[in-house]
Amino acid sequence: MKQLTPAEESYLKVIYHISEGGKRSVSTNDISFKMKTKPASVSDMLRRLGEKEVIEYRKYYGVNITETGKKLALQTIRKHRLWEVFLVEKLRFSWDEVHEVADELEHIRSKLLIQRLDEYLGFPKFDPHGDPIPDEFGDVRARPRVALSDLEVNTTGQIVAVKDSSAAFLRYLDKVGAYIGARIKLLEKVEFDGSVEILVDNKKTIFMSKDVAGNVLVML
Amino acid sequence: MKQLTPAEESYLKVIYHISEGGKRSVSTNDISFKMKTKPASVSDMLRRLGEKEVIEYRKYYGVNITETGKKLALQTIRKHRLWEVFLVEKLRFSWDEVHEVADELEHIRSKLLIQRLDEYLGFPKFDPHGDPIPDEFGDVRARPRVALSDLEVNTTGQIVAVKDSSAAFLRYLDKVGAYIGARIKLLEKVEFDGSVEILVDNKKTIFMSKDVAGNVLVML
DNA sequence: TAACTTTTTTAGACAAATCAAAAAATAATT
DNA sequence: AATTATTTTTTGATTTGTCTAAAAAAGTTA
Repeated sequence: MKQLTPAEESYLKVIYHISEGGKRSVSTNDISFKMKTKPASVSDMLRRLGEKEVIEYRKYYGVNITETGKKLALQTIRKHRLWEVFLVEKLRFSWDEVHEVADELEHIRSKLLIQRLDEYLGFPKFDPHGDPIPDEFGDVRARPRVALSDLEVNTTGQIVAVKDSSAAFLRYLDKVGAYIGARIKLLEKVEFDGSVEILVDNKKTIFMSKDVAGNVLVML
Repeated sequence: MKQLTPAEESYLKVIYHISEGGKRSVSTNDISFKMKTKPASVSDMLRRLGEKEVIEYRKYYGVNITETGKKLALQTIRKHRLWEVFLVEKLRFSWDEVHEVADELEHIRSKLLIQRLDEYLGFPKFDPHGDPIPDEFGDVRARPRVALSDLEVNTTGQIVAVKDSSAAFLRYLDKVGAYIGARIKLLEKVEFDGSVEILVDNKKTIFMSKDVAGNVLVML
């Protein structure tokens, strides 16, 4: 099985993420949007990825990732998330500063490097956004999660991840004090606009729009 | 001033290293040898580097690095050596395992990353081979050095660097116990073949061929 | 100096990754 | 169903980095 180029790895990762997001078949436009490249470039790349048999590509009907492709994508995701842990825990990067750099670091090809990095970081199971880090075989220990907006009134939980991890969103969360790991309780849900009132760490009460709450994942 | 691509950075680094090695003008063949590419590819790259004004390129007469080029090369070298320190000190890599990986890591472009890495490593001044790490302005604090083979009998010194840092050479040094930082004393010099007998850390006596001793640098 | 050797460059090709513009296929709407 | 709109692919170009084979320049030697 041939190796993937860095660009191919990036595309495959994006395809994996989109297809995990519930949709069955991933469209060219979706990929183009996430990759910030033109649809024409995507078509070209899909042909190549199809030839390497990491995706199943039927023209005009989008793509499905193969088992091989999934394995490879998870390897890249593993590397990406380990580097994120490194950047945040060791180099004091903030949540929203890690993405770009990790996108570059994830393509460094050295098995030993990743093994040692993993060990050095104490075999972390989650990245700074709370997303799980696949093991070297691509297995993920997933925890059950629910969007904060779907929580019932008076239930408690712990913030474990965010869906939207854009810089602006992460900054906003940090500002209001809703960090990963925070124990929260849903105090009230406003029917009118779907916004919520939550208690953070039994100390602070904060309000969140439905939009924001929908992007915060909670473990019960 | 335009940015350099990773490949351009690598070529420039090699050109810098060769031109520091005493020679005035760097030849296409020298570069081709170090880069493991064909002379034709080198000619092509030299044209591009010339256009970006990081080297002065006169066809058929080799190249000289410009001041701008020197600055850029030193930045790459700084990154390379910082990563080497990281790999050896934090991830327990051995001397001879760091090169390839550092050659990839050195191209990651993030100023913050390098600043923080530097800080995290405690602002090291030398890499694991004893070579000095340029500061962020490209300044190097160089120490006076001499090849072990040029040392006078009965003088003492400290091993601070190696010229040849090939995997085989580094392994050999490690094996005989001549590590970077070792305090040594030259006990005897054999006129016949130029080999030397040295005392390491006042404990162990070892022999070295002229060839090996010529590649070990000592600070008096 | 003339002939030979070595080094370097040029010319032409190719793969990867991108784009813009045009064409084709699919989807939506009247 | 026919037309319109959207999505996707194709075509042709460009840049980067590499190669082989051929040509040109420089260096060496008889």
